[in-house]
Amino acid sequence: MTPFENGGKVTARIVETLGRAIVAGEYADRPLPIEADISEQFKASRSVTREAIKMLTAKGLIASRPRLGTSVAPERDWNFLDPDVLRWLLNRGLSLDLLAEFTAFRSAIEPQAASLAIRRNDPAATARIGEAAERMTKGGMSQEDALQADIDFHVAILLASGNRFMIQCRDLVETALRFSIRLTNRQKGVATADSDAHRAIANAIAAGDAERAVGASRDLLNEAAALIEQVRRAG
Amino acid sequence: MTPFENGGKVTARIVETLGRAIVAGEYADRPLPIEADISEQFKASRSVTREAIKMLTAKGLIASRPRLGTSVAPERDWNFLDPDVLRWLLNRGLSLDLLAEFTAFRSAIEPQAASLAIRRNDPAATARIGEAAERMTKGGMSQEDALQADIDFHVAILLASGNRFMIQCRDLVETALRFSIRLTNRQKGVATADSDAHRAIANAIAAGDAERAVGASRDLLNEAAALIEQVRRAG
DNA sequence: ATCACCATTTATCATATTAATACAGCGGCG
DNA sequence: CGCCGCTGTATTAATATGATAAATGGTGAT
Repeated sequence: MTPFENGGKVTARIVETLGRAIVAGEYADRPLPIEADISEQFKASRSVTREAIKMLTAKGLIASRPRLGTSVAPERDWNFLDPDVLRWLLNRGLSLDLLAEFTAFRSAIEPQAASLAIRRNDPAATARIGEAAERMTKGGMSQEDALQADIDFHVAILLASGNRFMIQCRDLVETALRFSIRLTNRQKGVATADSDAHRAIANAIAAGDAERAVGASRDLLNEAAALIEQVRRAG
Repeated sequence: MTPFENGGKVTARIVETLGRAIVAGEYADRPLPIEADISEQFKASRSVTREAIKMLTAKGLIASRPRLGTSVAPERDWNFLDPDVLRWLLNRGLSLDLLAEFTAFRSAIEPQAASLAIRRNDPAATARIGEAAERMTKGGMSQEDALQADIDFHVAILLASGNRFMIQCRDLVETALRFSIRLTNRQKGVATADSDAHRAIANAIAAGDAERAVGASRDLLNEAAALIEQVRRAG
């Protein structure tokens, strides 16, 4: 449990429902209902509705003006890198396109993070990368545990970079990986090759070999991109 | 002007003021005032105060619980990649550390974006990159115009990538560059070297030479990082 | 030590008033 | 006649106010 739970129950529900609907394009060509109607729809008071709307506004999804009502903002204003927004985005249909784009984004981030991690040379952080890789290699784990180890591995690299912007991508990577596993976990034989690739990255970082770490990281992500492409073609 | 202006006047003011203060660490070790006191401080009703608080919550800066009041969330929960949050972060003191970190982040993104732009090969987008580079080279511009051309150049690369996550970094890059210029615009002689470097990137992209584009982009950012480091040492 | 109660603070509700502004209608003027 | 600017009005978000509910840490009785 996190020490703090955010947003009341009702407000959170409205944010979640409206956020999903907006991202799914349900209001792409028409304004949202007026505050009074939203309130009625959710059986909530206008205050709560407004607070939910303000949260969505803060995430760049919508904008309101008196007399015009509330409507979705142009997609370029959305906070794609907000964890909630990303989650809604990935859940709209099975958006392979978006997952592919995010993988390309990770292809930029992770190798650089690995490189920075080596320059920083924090033994504890490096150890955590190796530990997660170890955990992936070990057999006899539940699928859930394996996924968690995978996530921990990638997050550990971001953390080791010491760069707050990269660390910020933690939630995004977690969300994307958790989503991505549904596509790739059926591909047999992939698992072992994958854990080898992870270990190669961990070894390179432990050895302080930046060039090799960057290469290995890039390879892993190219592999992931190829897998997504394969699934996409399969339909 | 943007077609939609967000957030009412009073709410926006509270968000801005509180956001700045929170990010500046003013409430790092103590809880925020309770809603009633904040309302009084800003001469606003509790409704707007709560709406402002909800917006800050949506940006990950704070969390509220009955009986405990509202307090700042651990820094790892902040949405560093939210344009507002980044702006507040850069404005707290002259945070050279953070600017350096963001430059490292850009070092990951921009070369990859350039590479993707080449793969996508959108002539119009490529042309816009070249046009901005051209604009930087041309002499006799106000400092403001030169800065705008610089921003346009980097944004054009992100846009040309076609990757929505990279495009999302548009506002971040703009904010950081606008901030960064204050540090570097005194360094004479830098301007022309800089515009040459920009043109080199534009040429490489126009020529479809990914390797050269990546290298040139990386060089430019290393140069920027070195400048920041230099300023940092100068104090 | 346990449990019932209390105080505090956010969460929610309900209603009223104010401010911003698109739009239609009117009147003037070429 | 047709265009332009003004003005009034209706709509909707923005703000205000005050009341009640729910959550929960703390306190004191047993």
